[in-house]
Amino acid sequence: MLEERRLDVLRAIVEDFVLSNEPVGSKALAERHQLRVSPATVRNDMSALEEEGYITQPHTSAGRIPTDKGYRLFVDRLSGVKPLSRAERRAIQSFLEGAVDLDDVVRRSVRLLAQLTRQVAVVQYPSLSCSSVRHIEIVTITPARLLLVLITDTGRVEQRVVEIPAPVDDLIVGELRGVLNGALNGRRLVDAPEAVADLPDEARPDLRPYLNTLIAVVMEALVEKPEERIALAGTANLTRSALDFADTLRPLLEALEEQVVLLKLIGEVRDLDTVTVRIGRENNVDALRSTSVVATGYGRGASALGGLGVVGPRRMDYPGTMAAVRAVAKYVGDLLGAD
Amino acid sequence: MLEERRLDVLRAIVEDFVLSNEPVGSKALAERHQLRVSPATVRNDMSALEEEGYITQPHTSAGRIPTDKGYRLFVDRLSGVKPLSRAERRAIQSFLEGAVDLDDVVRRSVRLLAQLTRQVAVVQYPSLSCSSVRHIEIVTITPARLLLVLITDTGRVEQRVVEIPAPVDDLIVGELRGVLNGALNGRRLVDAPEAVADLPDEARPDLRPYLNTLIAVVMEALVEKPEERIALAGTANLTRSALDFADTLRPLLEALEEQVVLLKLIGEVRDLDTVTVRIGRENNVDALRSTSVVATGYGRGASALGGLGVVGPRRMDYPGTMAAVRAVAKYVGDLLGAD
DNA sequence: ACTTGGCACTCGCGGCAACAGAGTGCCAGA
DNA sequence: TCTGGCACTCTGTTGCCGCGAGTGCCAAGT
Repeated sequence: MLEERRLDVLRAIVEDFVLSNEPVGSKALAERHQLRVSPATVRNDMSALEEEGYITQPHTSAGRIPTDKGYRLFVDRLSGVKPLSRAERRAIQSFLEGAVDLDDVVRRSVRLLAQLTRQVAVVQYPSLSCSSVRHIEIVTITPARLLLVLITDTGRVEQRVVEIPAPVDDLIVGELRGVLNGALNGRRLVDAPEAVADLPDEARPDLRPYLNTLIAVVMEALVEKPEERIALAGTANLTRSALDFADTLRPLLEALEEQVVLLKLIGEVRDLDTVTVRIGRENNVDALRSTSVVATGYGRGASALGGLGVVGPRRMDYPGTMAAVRAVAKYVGDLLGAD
Repeated sequence: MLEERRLDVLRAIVEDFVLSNEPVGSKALAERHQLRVSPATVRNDMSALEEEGYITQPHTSAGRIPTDKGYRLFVDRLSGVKPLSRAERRAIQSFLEGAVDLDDVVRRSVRLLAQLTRQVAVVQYPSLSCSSVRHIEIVTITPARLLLVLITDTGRVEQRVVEIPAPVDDLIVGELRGVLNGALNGRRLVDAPEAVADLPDEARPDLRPYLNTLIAVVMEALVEKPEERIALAGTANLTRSALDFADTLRPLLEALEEQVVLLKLIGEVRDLDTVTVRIGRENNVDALRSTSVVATGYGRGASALGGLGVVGPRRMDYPGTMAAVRAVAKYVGDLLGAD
């Protein structure tokens, strides 16, 4: 009973603070929520909560605000699930269904997520390493330069210009195309190295030098350093929550433009079926130490194709944001998994 | 002689204000620049300049700052060209040379431009309507669904999933591929409609329904509504110039995320060989009325492939920014034109 | 006809004191 | 264990003052 009410008080503090962005005092708390006790009692509970590190006061004699630890407890134990409205679900579906290709899916998703959560949204393109080869195309640009185009089952297209050792005619190109497709079509990219390992040895001698060159390019581009990509939207929402200008906003914007940082961040939390919340200092990135990240993985089956999520102030509607992230991930996963 | 000095004063005001971001007064002006006259004389000139609308004072008894009209005169008549250093040119070249494909070129360019100018950079992908078809590929996903991939000479890849009326085998697909490539390879996209107009009639009867479907998709995707794309970088630089938070920064960020707005903007100023400057209210976009846009087109030959530029505060180093924009446009044009 | 030095005037801004309001901690009583 | 009361501590606001920068104007000089 006693512990119970303290948690109620914490929940009330978080909810009030998220709405008002102002330190919340005992009097307002006792009035606005049905705690059925007097402000003085609430003060005692707040005192205890502060002792335990769940809340803090920015200045002596101001109200209390939640600490990272307080938000953490709130997210873990105090916040219920907040299902999206039917209208929201329909909006998601209809918005994403109009997408014509992978780029379009990703860009629509990220804008959608930014709009739903009113935060900065991040969507990772499907990882190459989780994809399979759908088709490889070789196009002659000049006799000595080929364009290699690789299409994955998630709809991603990678292309590279290849300088080849000696000129080729279309017949050779056709054979090369056949050999590569035969070996790689339907294979997962991670399995590509062994799939092509013996190709040059088995192939006709006159094809070998070309094959070696092409295989080297494929390996380099798709396996050794598979370029991961990120889409971003909703940075304007950062101006909504009154973060201070130079100290917080600038490094945050810089970090968000640094794809490496975002990829690392997303990579750590792209579990399927679990929406991960990182609050404040739980993020190992300095620029994000005053923000929270809500993210999850998307995809079908066992492993995640990619991750998506939002970045926003710690003072955030966690239940709503988590619901939106989960819902968008589900739709994106279905869309890209089925395609 | 008289007019001459007034212009000198205006130039000095612009240059000082760009550096200091503080209204500049007569005394500081007379001292810091070699005007060879007393502050009182400068005051008279400033009075006249204000009368004519080139400068204004934010409050009675503060220094003067340039108006849009003042910046305009400065850009048109008072600023010399400011060539980039050899080191800068080399940096541009080496940074862009590492690009592996079109996406990479664009993303590197936009980051480079943001870094050079310390402003928000915008780069438009090469317009589809200015490109030619390099190759069309058709891949079977299922017997009833094909993937159509179109590659342009600028390296852009467009793909669409096509539901076809009746299942096809690989032989048919090969023929379709041959017919489409025969008709379109090397053609400019704007010429595509007439190039394919008679295809169904000339083709073997059994191919016609497929051809009709495929051509419809090509037309829809590439000619009727060629999707234009934009890359953006350096938004963190907006926090550098002390724009006020809610009134200016938010609508600006929102406008920058709205591709339509940017495309319209870039579309108006993508002349080759001319760097266009739009100052403050010269931009017809509300959110940009307190910023300046410096932009130009890139490409080889007669018409521009696309546009690029930067958005920044009116208080901007115009000569330096214009030089950087021109230089990057030149390199990008060469890169994409030659590829 | 321009230019120059002098002078009075106008504001914006930083510092300082006073004040009101919100919130807390603590204590005694129910 | 809860509650009401009370003293205390801050913060943010307001009003006031003086400083300094900058202007505009005028009369004198070249």
